[in-house]
Order: sequence, then structure tokens, then C-alpha cells
Amino acid sequence: MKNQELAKIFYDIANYLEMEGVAFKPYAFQKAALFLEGLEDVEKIYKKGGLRALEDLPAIGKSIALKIEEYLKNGKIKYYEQIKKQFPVDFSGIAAVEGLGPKKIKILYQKLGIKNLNDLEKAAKSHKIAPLFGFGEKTEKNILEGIAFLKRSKGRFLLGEIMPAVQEILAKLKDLREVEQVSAAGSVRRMKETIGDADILVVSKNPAKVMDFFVSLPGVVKIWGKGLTKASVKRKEGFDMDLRVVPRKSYGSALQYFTGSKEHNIVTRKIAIEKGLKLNEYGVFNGSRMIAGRTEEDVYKAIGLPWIPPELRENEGEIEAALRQAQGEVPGLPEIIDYKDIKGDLHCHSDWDGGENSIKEMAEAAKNMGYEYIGISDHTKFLRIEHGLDEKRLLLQKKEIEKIKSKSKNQKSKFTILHGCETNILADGSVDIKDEVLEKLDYVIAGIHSGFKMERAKMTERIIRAMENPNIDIIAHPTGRLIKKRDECLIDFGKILRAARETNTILEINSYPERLDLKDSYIRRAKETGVKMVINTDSHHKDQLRFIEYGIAQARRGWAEKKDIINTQPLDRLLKYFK
DNA sequence: GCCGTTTTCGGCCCGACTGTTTTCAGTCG
Repeated sequence: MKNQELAKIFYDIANYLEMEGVAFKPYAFQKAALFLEGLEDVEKIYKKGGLRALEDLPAIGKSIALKIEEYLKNGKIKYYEQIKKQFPVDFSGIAAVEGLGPKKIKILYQKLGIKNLNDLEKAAKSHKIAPLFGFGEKTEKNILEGIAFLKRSKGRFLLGEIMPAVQEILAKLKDLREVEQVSAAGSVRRMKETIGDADILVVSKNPAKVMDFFVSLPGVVKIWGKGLTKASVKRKEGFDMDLRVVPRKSYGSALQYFTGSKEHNIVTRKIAIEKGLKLNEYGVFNGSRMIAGRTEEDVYKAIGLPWIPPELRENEGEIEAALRQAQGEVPGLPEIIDYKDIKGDLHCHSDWDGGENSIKEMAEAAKNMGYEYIGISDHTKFLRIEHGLDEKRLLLQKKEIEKIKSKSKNQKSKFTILHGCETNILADGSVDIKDEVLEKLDYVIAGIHSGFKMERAKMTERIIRAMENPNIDIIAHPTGRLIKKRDECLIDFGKILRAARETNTILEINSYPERLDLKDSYIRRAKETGVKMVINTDSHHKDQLRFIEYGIAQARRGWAEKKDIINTQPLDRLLKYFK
């Protein structure tokens, strides 16, 4: 799919125009990029309906449609190539440093010739930045800190960035006649929140054919190596991908071995040794006799363990739990929530605020996912940029939802729409919507969207005060982190958990790929404290509803069970969790 | 550059916060 490539180009153009001080156009390009990211294959649309079909898409007019056509035809956009020539700067790379935007980057390039992060770091370290007009000591220090933060998360990609490409390649391999079995392995299979490189495992009697196919797939930009058992490539998305071909009889043990984690495998091998066995990627061996290897279940069984879900394989207590289970003791492995357990999504935005789709479209998409309900929770007035709703519009929206619901009642459908909102927790812990309006909604989400740099005690107090509000049911993205971009807020999570339990407030597991907030260890603590959670997507587009997979994976890695997550429950039970 | 059941032209993209200033520009959400 060329959508992501086009989106990146349009973001780049928007950035460039913004740098030049052009008004409004950047916004148009951003809108187009955002829309493309969530759209089905744009090339398909073009092939079917041509330029006209592109122009009919929202956020895309004549000019951008022509640019898309040009890219689909030539793989290039002249306008964009010219910009790159005029301003040969790795904009998105530098802008990833917190506090640097278009204007500052322009000055850095013009005055110091800074083109990339490397140049930037050198300049900051030799104190060339502070004397620049509009910069200063603090800015220079912040730049160095920002670079250090980026380095800490360097070379890792978000699961959500990698997963679509991996799934596409898995599907292509599956279709190949020479391929008998195929699976993701490594951290992708464990659904870690960030991924270093992607591993794929294949069973085939004709490895040469599979390898040829793999390295010549579209999107491969470099072949690091290619043999009969292993091939390694760099993909256009920026990450490396390894393919391993194994014989059928070793598929289970190879899958176990390459799924990891390393720490988990060290312990499983030790357990094998204690039983007088040997476990490696080829199988489980008693002396030279192979006793297991075809499936993962066989492998775990051979060393006396039940099968352990990949998301738990971190040597964080799962092996002890599995051993207890094998002995008939409790607690055994948790019965973690299944990918099919979610019955509805309660954090969805509509076009009443900054979202892309109408309430009806969002509801339709949720229904198609097999859900029983969807909760519309648009931003409220404090967030102007997201066109947040005030009290008056919230009440109007309530009427609109009631209208949609009464119309669909005739269709005998069980599906329903709940009306909520995502209020803003202000600096003092109050929210930006009056209680008498909050009372009228089915439920209320509250989240922090400003003042992230508060000291720990004050921030904790702020959130607890919001939880004490009898109208607030859910705290959205409770720690405020953005993976690879922003550390979590300083909070006393133990205190937050106790307050959540006392006030019956639900904590959100936000599925948005760069949030995944709560993180796994916090989910586990919440579960142990008896605090209920909800898995939401925070969708601003109907196609983002599928992000739920990442949130469920996060919950699984946090050992959460079905009963810990309120939106695994049918509507009547769900409603009982709201204050 | 996009959009329109008020409009084919004139709106969109606002307010808090930070760090730089000494009255404000740039960044972020």
C-alpha cells in the first residue's frame, strides 16, 4: 500500500510550508495525510475510478489528487522533489526532538547548516546554538536532553507501525505454494509495544524458492544476507526483517526458540536440563532421540509445562505459574483476555470534534467489528484545536444520538450507541464541563491534555481529585506517555490505584499505538489491586477501531483476564460499572 | 489547498506554556 508513503510526503510538504510561513495550506496537507493513513488502498481507488475518485475523497481536492496520481504513476512528485532540493533537511528526524518546530529548524539550517540529528548534536555540544537569536541556554540544554531521549528509544519501531507490513507479508507467504506453515516470531509475536526487527518463520521443502520470493518482495530496499535457512532484509518502512525456513518436524521448537524472550528461553532450557533433556531450536532431545518439536504445545509438554501464551513469555513469573499449574497448584497461568472478548469500544471520536467520521459511520464500523456497543466520547471545550464540545453542543449531540438510536430500533438490532465525552482534567483537578451536564451522559471519560510537567505530588493529587468527581467514570491514558516521544507524567501510581479502587474509577488501557497507556506492568498492578480497566482505541477515524488489537495485546502482557476488563461485558453488566 | 443543506469566496488554526524576551514568537496538543 502506498498510502503511508504518500502520507509522509504530505506531512513533509506541510512542514515545509509551515516553515515558509504559508497560512492554511499546511493544514490542508496535514488533513490529507491524516486521511490517507486511515484509508483503504488508495491505488485501488485510483485504478477503479481514476482522478475523479481521488477528488471525491474527503480532504483531497484537485491539486492533491493530481499529486497522488503523479506519485502512483512515476513514484515521484515534482513539487516535493523541488522542496527537498531547496531544503535538504531531515525535517521529521529533527522535529522529533521536543521543542523544535518548523521555525527553529529553519534557523538552525540557515545559520549553522544543520541538516540532521548528528549535526544538531554536534552544534549543541559545542554551544553554537545558545547564542542564536531566539534560542538560549535552556533551549540548548533541552535539545541535548531531547536527543538523549531519542537515543534511548533509538532503532525501535512501534508495534502499530510494523504490524500492517508484517501481516501483509505473512499473507503473501501463506499464498506461496512452497510454504507449508508460516508465523511471526520474536517480539512481534509477543506483541511488545516496540519492535527492533521483525522475525518470520516458515516451513518449506523448497527454501531456495521461498528465499527468492522474500528478498524480491516490493518494499525490500536492501538485502543484508540470503542463504537457505535465513534471509535478512531492510524494508522501506525502515525496519529489518528476518526470515527463517525450518523443517516441519522442528517447527514448534523453532517457533518457541525464535519467539523468545531470551530470558524466558534461558529458563525453559534450564528446566529441560533438570529433566535430563536438551531443548534447542531443532527440538527436545533425550540423548540423541528427538522427543518433541513439531508443535509448541509438544515442546512445552515435553518439559512438563502447559503452553504459555507468547505475550507472557518474559520470565516475569509466567514459568513459575506454569509449573504450579502443572502440579495442580494455584495460582496457575492467568486466563488472559482473548482477542475476541471485547464487546465494544468506549473511547471514540466523531466529526463533532476533530474526528473524521460521523457518529453513524463510527457506529456502523463498530457494528461490523461484531461489537454490541460503541461509546462516542468527543473532546470537550478546553481543547480548541480538536474542536472540543461545550455544554450546549454536548446536549445537542445527545439529541442527535437519541435520534440515530430511535431510527435503528426498527431494525431489531441489539447494537447500541452510548454517549460519553472526554473531558479535560485542568491543573487543579477540576474538569471543563459542568456537573449538571456530565450527569446527563451515559458515562464520562477524563484525561490530561495540558500541563504534563507537574511535580509528582501535585500531579497525583490532580488525578485523584478528578477520580473523586462522582460523574467521572474513566481516566483516559492515565500516565500521558507517548512512546519514543514523551516520558510518562510523574505520578504516584500506588496512590492512584488506591484512589481508583475507593472511588470505583476505571483506568483506561489506550490502544493507540504510540500511547499503549497503561503499560503492562501497571496493568498487572491494577489487576492485583482489584482496579477495573477498559480497553479503548481513542479512534479519530473508523479504520482506527482495529487498533483494539494492540490494546488487547497490552492487556494480555499485563496478565489481565476477561473479568478485569469492563468492556468484555454485555451492555447491561457494563452499565453497572459506571457511577 | 479544501470545503459548502447559511457560502463557489472567505473561512480554516485556538490557547496554554515555555523560554525568550521585556511584550512576544514558537511549540504543542
